[in-house]
Amino acid sequence: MHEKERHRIILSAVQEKPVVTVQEMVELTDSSEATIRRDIAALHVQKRLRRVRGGAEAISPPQFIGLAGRPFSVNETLNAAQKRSIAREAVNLCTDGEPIIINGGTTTFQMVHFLTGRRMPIFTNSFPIAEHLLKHSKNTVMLSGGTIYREQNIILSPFDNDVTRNFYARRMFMGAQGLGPLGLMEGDPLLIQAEQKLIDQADELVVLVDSSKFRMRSSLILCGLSRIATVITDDGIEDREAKMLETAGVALIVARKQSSDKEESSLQA
Amino acid sequence: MHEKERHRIILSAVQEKPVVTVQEMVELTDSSEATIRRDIAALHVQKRLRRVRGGAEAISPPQFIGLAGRPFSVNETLNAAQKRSIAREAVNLCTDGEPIIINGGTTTFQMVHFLTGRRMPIFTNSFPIAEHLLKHSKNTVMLSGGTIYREQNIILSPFDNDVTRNFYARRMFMGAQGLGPLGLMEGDPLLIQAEQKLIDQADELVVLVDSSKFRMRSSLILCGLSRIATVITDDGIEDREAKMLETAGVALIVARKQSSDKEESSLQA
DNA sequence: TCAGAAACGATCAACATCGATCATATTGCA
DNA sequence: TGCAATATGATCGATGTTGATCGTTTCTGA
Repeated sequence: MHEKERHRIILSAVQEKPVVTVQEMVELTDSSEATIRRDIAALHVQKRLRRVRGGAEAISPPQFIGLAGRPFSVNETLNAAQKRSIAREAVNLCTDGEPIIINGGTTTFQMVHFLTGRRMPIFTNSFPIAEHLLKHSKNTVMLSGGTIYREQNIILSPFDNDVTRNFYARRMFMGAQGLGPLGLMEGDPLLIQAEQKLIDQADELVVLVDSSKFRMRSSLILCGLSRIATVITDDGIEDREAKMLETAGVALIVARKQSSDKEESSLQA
Repeated sequence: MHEKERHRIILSAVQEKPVVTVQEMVELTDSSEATIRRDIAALHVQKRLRRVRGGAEAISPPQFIGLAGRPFSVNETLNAAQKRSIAREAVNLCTDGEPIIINGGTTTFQMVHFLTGRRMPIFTNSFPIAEHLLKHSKNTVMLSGGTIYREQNIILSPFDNDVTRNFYARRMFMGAQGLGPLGLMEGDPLLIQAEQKLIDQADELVVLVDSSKFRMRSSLILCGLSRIATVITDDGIEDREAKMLETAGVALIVARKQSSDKEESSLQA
């Protein structure tokens, strides 16, 4: 077996499990301990894995996966105050007892803080949102079934015939990566898929985007502006952008930045 | 067992409940007290947990009372040692890469600790199991969709056409409230419903019950003995009960109770 | 307050892992 | 083919890890 091939096998093994022993790699590659040790040493200096006594481990997760996936939690703190005021306006649209759908995302996640005192049927495809509502509220929580994607922090099923089809709500809340004349844009194909599953289960689509999203563009278009009932954003929105929404018949809510937002201690997702 | 793997298991256990004793960790990892103490000391200086007399606790402040609702958590500590040994045997049946189904329950929940180092597709209807696996393992986690029932800590949909129907596994693991000549018994109609949804998605049914369950009776019968492939229990099982399983063609695995030496020596008092 | 029990830390022998070295096998190239 | 360069596998002493023991400290209940 060639050196490169062993390296490939070793790296693959290390990705699969948190820690792989020298013995396991010997069995996998059918080579000797000495060779495996040399390989580990080489890959270690290349920083392709971390060497530990008895074997090797993946370099990527220095610790365990945080309470939320990494891409989620880094995004989490970004513009948290703005996102929070936007989320507050979103929850203000809701009436107790009226079912809603919340699509996963960092902005929509902020809604959970204002939902703690509510009692509503809430359907979501976001594991962190479900977790938080379950622990800190008395709302009825409903979850879509499927595989949990760690990076996006959503639950998605490749099948159409899941429980999602049986839930109806007046409003669905969602974020987006961009919002332009062509409509709602998303960057991740997986997210598009998840959103398309939910989008038809509600009458009104409420989009939560901070004003920077009006200048963001992305390759994947989820739906046109006409499909959107309401947009909630912050006061950074420009007149031109507000006009665009108005002509498309989209209601606009501008959340004023509240200084009292700091009182909510920054909870982890 | 390797150091990293022990650390994973220890940290996994510490997350599950506020404080974990050295003895419990010895049982979980099958290593000596001395080793566990060294591990705790190491993890303590790494600030990955806090060391306390008698064991260790999570570093993060009491967080919140676990999502494990009250009925869950009180049951949780009951016969924890037995449940853990049973759960260990259950995980020992599994092969990496082979998909499994885990039905919700306090006994099956114990499996998560032994699954931390694994890499398998795992389907479950239990929110706590999904949550723990998501945070402390690299397994692919799949969740059934529906309403989250707080008391039973399971996710259940009133509809038949959910993602569950599309998942297949060689083995399904489940607990029960009772196990008698008539078959598997459960107390809660909701649990029966959840279990019936899953039971046909796997070839082999593996039942995890501590030996006291052989003397429990309940009003609701889930399935007959013939449907069960394997029963895992502790050494409190009586010959008569073992015979019953044998004649029904059910494989029996008796998990050895660990630290039994001590208990025997305390019996002579 | 005291005695017994449990938990702890230190120590040491047994064991596993590691790194260095050298002999052998494989590869690349003329 | 022959030779040099490199990769591989085996050996062995060095080092790290584990589990048992024992004396000390801390906790608990009478």
